[in-house]
Amino acid sequence: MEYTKKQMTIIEAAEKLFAEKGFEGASVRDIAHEANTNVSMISYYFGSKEKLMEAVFDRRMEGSRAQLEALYYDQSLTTFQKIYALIDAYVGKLTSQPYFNKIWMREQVESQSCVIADKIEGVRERNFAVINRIVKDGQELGEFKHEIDCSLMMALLIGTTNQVLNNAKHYRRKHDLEKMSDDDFRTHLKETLTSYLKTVFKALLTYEA
Amino acid sequence: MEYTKKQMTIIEAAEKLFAEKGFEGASVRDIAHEANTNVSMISYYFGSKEKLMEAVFDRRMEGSRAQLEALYYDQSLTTFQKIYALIDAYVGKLTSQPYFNKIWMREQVESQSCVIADKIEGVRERNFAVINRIVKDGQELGEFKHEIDCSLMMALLIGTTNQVLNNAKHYRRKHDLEKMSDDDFRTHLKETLTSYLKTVFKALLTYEA
DNA sequence: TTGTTTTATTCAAACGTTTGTTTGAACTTT
DNA sequence: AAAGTTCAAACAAACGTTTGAATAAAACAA
Repeated sequence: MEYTKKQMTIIEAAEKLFAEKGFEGASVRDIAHEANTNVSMISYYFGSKEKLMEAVFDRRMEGSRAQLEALYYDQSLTTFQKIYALIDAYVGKLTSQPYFNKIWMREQVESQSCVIADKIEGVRERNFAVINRIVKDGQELGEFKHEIDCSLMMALLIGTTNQVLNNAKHYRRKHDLEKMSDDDFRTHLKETLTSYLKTVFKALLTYEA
Repeated sequence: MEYTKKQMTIIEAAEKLFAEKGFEGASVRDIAHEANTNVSMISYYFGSKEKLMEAVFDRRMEGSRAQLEALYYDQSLTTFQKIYALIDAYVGKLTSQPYFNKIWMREQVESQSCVIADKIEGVRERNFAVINRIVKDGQELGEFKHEIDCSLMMALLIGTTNQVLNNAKHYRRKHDLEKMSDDDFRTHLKETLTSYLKTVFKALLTYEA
């Protein structure tokens, strides 16, 4: 374990407040209070507020690379199943990390910190590479059509998912799901969105306009 | 004209800096400097930094409601053409207002200000209402299929467009368009995205899974 | 037109808070 | 005894906003 319990408490408090108020909006005093600790502990353990943000990012990003690689090399899955598994993985990850998802959205708009921007760029690059290889495989096997823009397809996957999750309230109201419990609604939204995206992707990968 | 030249200069400087640094990240001194004026003019003309942000929003939102209504009532368009026109309008608006688009993205994640959150909610509500009516019309005419989720379709439109525009650099690199001029690239991206979304929407509206 | 009064704008300076970070002594754990 | 941790207090810098005097513009009476 890289971080102690105390450090993880601070990281989680920071994640929550960065998500709710933004990097500039959340003060180190807010974060320390949320983590039930002293202000100076942030500098003591992480060096600075910005380094703390980097720790928040690193914590959520480790492992996702290996997971993606494993998916690509999984022999038991067809190319179509790999794409579907990719959708499941994305929606699952964004759903299970709502705070971090908000931070990511905010920072990708225009990141102040070059370090963070580079991390985001790295993840984008790796994701694209995997999608690209899966799609190419599928095309060579004759399962997918020829004209597929992986950049736009990836943007559709991430953009739609984020938009839905950030406007979950709107969706809930429009579908009269307000009596449903929060947990049930989250599960329902996740399943609906996943199957929606799979339908869209099937069309994108096979339907000749 | 509601605002004087001087006030518009401040609003535009604010729009730029709020987009680049976020609401908390951009100081009133930054904004005043960008607008070549004194710090106190912001309080003098707008009352506060937050009211200035509201002015930035109001300026970009007026007129969009009427435009959307006009589109719906346009008798010369088929329902399909209306959907396509909607896509054109969206992509066009988001492309032509890159600064405001970034602000919108940031604020919709979790707006600090209730006033801004209400403005965003209002726009979402109106957009949804128009899409919903167009889709219902198309279904009654037998042009669209029955099972269409307007919430998800709207999320796909807005989410994908924003994701593409915010990652335009990535798209440009992946498609080897870096020798193209900025203007040409913008036009190219806009056209590619528009036609991509139209294809997706055609599938969403007619393709039975 | 004239001079005068009123209103609107501009600006440097200052206001009181809050910001991220550091300090140095006290306290725990090795 | 040594190293690691905690905390209230203090640090300078930056924050949004206000002030009050100086200037410009507009309105008005002669």
